[in-house]
Amino acid sequence: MAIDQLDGRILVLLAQEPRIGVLEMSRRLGVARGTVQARLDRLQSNGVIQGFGPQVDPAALGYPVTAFATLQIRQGQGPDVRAHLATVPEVLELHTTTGTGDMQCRLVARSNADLQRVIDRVVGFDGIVRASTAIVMENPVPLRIIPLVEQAAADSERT
Amino acid sequence: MAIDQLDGRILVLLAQEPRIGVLEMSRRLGVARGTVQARLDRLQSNGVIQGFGPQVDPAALGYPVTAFATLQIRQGQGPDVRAHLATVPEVLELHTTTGTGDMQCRLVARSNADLQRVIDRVVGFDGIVRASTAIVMENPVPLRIIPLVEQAAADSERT
DNA sequence: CGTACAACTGAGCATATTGCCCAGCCGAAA
DNA sequence: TTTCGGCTGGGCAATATGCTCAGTTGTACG
Repeated sequence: MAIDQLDGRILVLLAQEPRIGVLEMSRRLGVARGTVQARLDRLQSNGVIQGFGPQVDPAALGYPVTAFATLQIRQGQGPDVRAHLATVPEVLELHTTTGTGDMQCRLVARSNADLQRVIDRVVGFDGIVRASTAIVMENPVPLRIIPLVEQAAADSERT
Repeated sequence: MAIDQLDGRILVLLAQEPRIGVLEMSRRLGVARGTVQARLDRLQSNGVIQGFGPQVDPAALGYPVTAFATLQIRQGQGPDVRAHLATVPEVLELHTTTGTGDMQCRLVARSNADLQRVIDRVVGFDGIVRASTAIVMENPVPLRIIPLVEQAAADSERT
């Protein structure tokens, strides 16, 4: 599902001014409204655009502390651990990774002290053998996608 | 900036049906349109809602492989390394964390083989002493915020 | 107990956008 | 040469938006 330049420009525009609307978009891109609409529909059914959910800042919600935890799981306990972690609101994300049957998760907390509570809740579960935590100090590159979109658009064009 | 129940319901609604519009929202929530509009404005200027950017799936863009890299930086090279990583499109996110002056970043690649190229590009920089990579196999809990929003809304109400 | 203030309601209005339709045009593939 | 998918540019009714305003709550505070 490669994307072309126009798709790329649509995505970039949408990222810069999300509330822009199809009509204004078509004006800025210099194409017909129907075209933009068709592209958007395609991007969404393609799964390239998963949605337009609001991006909520945990810090503004009172959870300014972010941490990454690496978990070591007891053999066969994977599914249980996943289910457990899914019930903890402060677990924002969970991945299983290569390595020693490991998992990696992103946590938030109200304070460093509160982080202890969260970690206790996370690791206070039978299948978890060991956990190591790294607290995030800075976030020089916040989650971004535009450079990759531009890369993908350029690549597809180079054909 | 605590949020109340109504804010919470707005955020949840918005997360479930992002394209919903203020009017329809006010109908579903049973409040006046102006109220929803005021709340939304407040949530945005609060910074609770950072935006409504499109959520783009790297996999659909041709980058199905995700990995986390932990980097060890040479003293004083932090800023240079950050600037370097910011230029790599495949670096989706970068954090500095506690530990041995470490950084943690999220990478994507077109394939496992391509991941090698990305890693080479990432670590092929002078200030980086050591790097270890974990490839993501599964993502049992994709990045989510709703449970935390509900938690925060409930907390604020319990006053 | 009374007052002042902030928030919500319900309504109206002009303007802009949406979703949907169509006919015509063009370039690429068969 | 024919066919077909994608783009254009236009029109239409229905709907949403941004804005304003007066009246009503609810609550904190003197």
